[in-house]
Amino acid sequence: MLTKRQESILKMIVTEYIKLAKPVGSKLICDRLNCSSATIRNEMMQLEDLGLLEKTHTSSGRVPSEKGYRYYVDHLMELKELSGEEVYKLETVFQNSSLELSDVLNRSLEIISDITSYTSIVLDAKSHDNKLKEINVVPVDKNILIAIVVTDQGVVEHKTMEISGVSLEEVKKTVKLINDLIVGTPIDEVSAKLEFEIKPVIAKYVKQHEILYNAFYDVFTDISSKNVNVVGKNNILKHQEFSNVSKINDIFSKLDNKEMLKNIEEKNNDINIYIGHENKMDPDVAVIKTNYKTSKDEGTIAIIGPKRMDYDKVVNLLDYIKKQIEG
Amino acid sequence: MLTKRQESILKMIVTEYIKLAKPVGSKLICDRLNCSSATIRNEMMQLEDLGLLEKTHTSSGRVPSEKGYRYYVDHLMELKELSGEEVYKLETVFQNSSLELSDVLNRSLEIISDITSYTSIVLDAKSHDNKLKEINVVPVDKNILIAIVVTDQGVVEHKTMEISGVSLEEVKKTVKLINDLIVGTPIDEVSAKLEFEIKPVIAKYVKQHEILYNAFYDVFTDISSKNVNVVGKNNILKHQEFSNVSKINDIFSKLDNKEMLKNIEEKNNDINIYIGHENKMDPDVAVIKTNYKTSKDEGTIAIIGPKRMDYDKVVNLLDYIKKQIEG
DNA sequence: CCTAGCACTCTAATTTCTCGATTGCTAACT
DNA sequence: AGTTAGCAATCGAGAAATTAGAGTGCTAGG
Repeated sequence: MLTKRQESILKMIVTEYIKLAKPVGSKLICDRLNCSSATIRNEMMQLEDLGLLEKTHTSSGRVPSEKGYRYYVDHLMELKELSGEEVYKLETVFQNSSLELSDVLNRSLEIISDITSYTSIVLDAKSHDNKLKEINVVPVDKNILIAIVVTDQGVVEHKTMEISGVSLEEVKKTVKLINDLIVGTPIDEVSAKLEFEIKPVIAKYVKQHEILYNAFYDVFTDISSKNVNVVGKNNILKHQEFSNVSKINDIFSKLDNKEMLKNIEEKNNDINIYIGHENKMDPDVAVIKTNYKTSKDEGTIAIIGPKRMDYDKVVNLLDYIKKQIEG
Repeated sequence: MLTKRQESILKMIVTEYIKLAKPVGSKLICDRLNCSSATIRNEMMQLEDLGLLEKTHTSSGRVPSEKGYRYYVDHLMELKELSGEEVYKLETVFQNSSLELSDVLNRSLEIISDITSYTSIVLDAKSHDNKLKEINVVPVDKNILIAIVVTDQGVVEHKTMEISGVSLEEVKKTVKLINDLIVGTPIDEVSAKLEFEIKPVIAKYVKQHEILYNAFYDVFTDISSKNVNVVGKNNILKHQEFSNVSKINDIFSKLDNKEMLKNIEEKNNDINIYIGHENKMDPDVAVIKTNYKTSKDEGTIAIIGPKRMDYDKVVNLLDYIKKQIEG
């Protein structure tokens, strides 16, 4: 258990290091607390023994360890109000009623990336509530058809298919069949229904039913898949901890790996912080994530920055956004 | 006018510098030509006077100047066959008949970026031949409609619109009207037709015709706009000339500026090379571009790398791709 | 428990030194 | 006239030495 004084020393070191990116010495702290640098040094030694601080070399100032940051975010960080300017910038997005939720998220995280110089990820998982509204097939060339699927949340996906030997009549019949049987079905149940209810019936009517069936199957799969977007990737370049090109390459490659990013959801609804080795991204970064959920949609937003990240601000910003979109 | 020997010296310096990225000295060259280093030095001095070579400092080897590269690509470069492996990799893409052209382009440029470690841009301008095939409106919620537009080339775009006080009847009527009047119209003429033929008519039938009109107008604009894609951006990081973070940031920002990239088309159908200050990207890069044109589609592909770029190989690769897609 | 004082440590920046590559020039050679 | 050997001069890159300063740990005394 830390004493009050140890806590305030740790807090100062963390905030100061976040601000200036230079190891913090005892002198800077004894100026602010009312005691001598020797006293601070003794305390710092204890904090180092506890694994909360580190030195870069024998006679440098102290730097927070991963554990130190952890202690800071768990116990010492205090949530401040956002500045008027920040709120103002974000409000313009939330008050623009003509935007879809995914646009609102992307824009607001662009703003956050801008304000903070960190990188954001929006994982926009289409809601389970998405229900099939209508399917349509448009013939565009001799043997080429386009299957279009619309859901009641306004999601539209399409896929081109090539068929031959199937008359337009038959196709129309199939479309009508699907529309009659599965409109209103939640998207993630459509595949099963397609397989067990539609497929057997199509088989009777249409010769090349496999092609039609597969095309629609693909479209439904696309719709129920997640959508991931990385915002402000170049901000990585702004931080001195990432001045090494191979490190940058590493992180960029990971940010480009959409499949990996699709697994960032959280179990809980809090704002979760993963510092250094606690995340799978990179030992030198910190990731702050939270889920959001509205009646229509749900997903995850995450901010990625150096471990020496302005945790307070990012948590505040994410909290603000979460509250806004969850209403 | 350069002598034969001067040309072969220049050629050696360029190819050697492209290969090793180190200033080329007279010794390396006199080993290959049958003369002494002093002779080479005299020649190099003349090439320097002509502005074709440069020194990094008084007693370093020579490096090609921009003008030197230019002379090389204009007069000295010879086009070699692609290696079997390269052709094989690319063939798998071109022979996959189920891919749309834009996918073929993106995949083949991914392969090229992979082979060369350079970055590619695909500017996929939708063809003027794109004709309106069908429009459709799907109501998804009380006052929310989705407008869907399909062209005869299989392009599908959609837009959500919010209307109130317009009955579904009226909407259907409008859709039928548009379908009847402008199906078959080339996409880039649709907007005009919409304005002068449809709008006046809609105005009579439908109260809130502006909203409907605008939604469709937006969709048509989206369809006729160009699509730009950057492939292998991280390859920038692999070249020693871009080891400076602020330079990287600079180039990345430009590669992210889609609007700027949309203006990369060429006037002619050749493969065009822009070295250093000849391009608008960055004085340290070279850009190699060419247009492609098929019956259905046209656009531009470009490769971006350091000035010290393997011009031969890139030109060969672009040429190969161009020939493949133009059939 | 706190603090002043001091020797010690280590970095970062600056300077000096050396090595080797390469040049330009000159004078001699073919 | 073109080519070459020889040589002093130039410069960068890297190693080693130097210095200044910031910060530490420890000790002894308040």
